[in-house]
Amino acid sequence: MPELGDAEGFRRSALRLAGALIARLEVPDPSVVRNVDVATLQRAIRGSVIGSACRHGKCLLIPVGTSWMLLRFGMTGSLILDETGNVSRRFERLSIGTDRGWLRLVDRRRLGNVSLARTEPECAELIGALGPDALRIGNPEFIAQLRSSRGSIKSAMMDQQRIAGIGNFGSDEILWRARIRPDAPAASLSPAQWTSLHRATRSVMHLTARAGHTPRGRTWLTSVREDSRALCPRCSTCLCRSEVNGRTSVWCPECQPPSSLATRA
DNA sequence: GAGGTTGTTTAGAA
DNA sequence: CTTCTAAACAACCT
Repeated sequence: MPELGDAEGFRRSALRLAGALIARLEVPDPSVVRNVDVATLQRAIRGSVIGSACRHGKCLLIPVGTSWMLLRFGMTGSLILDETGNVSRRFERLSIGTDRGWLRLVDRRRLGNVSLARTEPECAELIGALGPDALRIGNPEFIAQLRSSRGSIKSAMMDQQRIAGIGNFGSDEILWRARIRPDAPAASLSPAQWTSLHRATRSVMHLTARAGHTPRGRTWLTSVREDSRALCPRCSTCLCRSEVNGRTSVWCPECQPPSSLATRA
């Protein structure tokens, strides 16, 4: 599930419990707790009040008392608000119980994890070298972060140290809208292509963030990418698949012409 | 049964 | 130094 839009949806779930008092922490799978042991985490957060969650890229930061919990979701993680106790507990890894309900980290493949930061520097360290958030980045910085890459534009876009929040589906969606091939060298983009790439990024990030997940509507590449014989939702040409950076890319040979043939952008 | 998967980290090669 | 590759993590789906 999780790219930026999904993480934004999880943030809104966490926001519903802002101000709630943490009564208990249940950790059915202790291996998801990354940098401290479960007892330490329990000691740090029990009796604390949940603050307003922030998101940076695909990463969720929940203030708890004077500390922060940092959640990463991997490929299959999600954060579920459970106010009624009726939510499925399958693949539940960690649950925060409050006076107003539960926040449950559910993660089938267990590639997600949770860390605890007790100080601001510790927090900064955990977020690490993440680049600016893809939803908020402005045009000059967007270009500056990507243009210096010597590899393909898609690799650069998915590099969380350059820009945080864009994943495999998101980058394909953006490149398709901007009419740029995923394997185009970042250094080869024209000024017009940079403009349309940033515009497409903003639009895709805004729409996914608003939805809280990647939309699957008729005008989205995401809606058809899993079908190996899918046609381009825009021009009905048979979509191409290739590997960029070890991940499957889906693109339209008609809408996304080779850079030498790019007329405008 | 085989192959694929919205992420990240690591080691090693180019 | 930068970039790319493969593997590992794990468990499901087609």
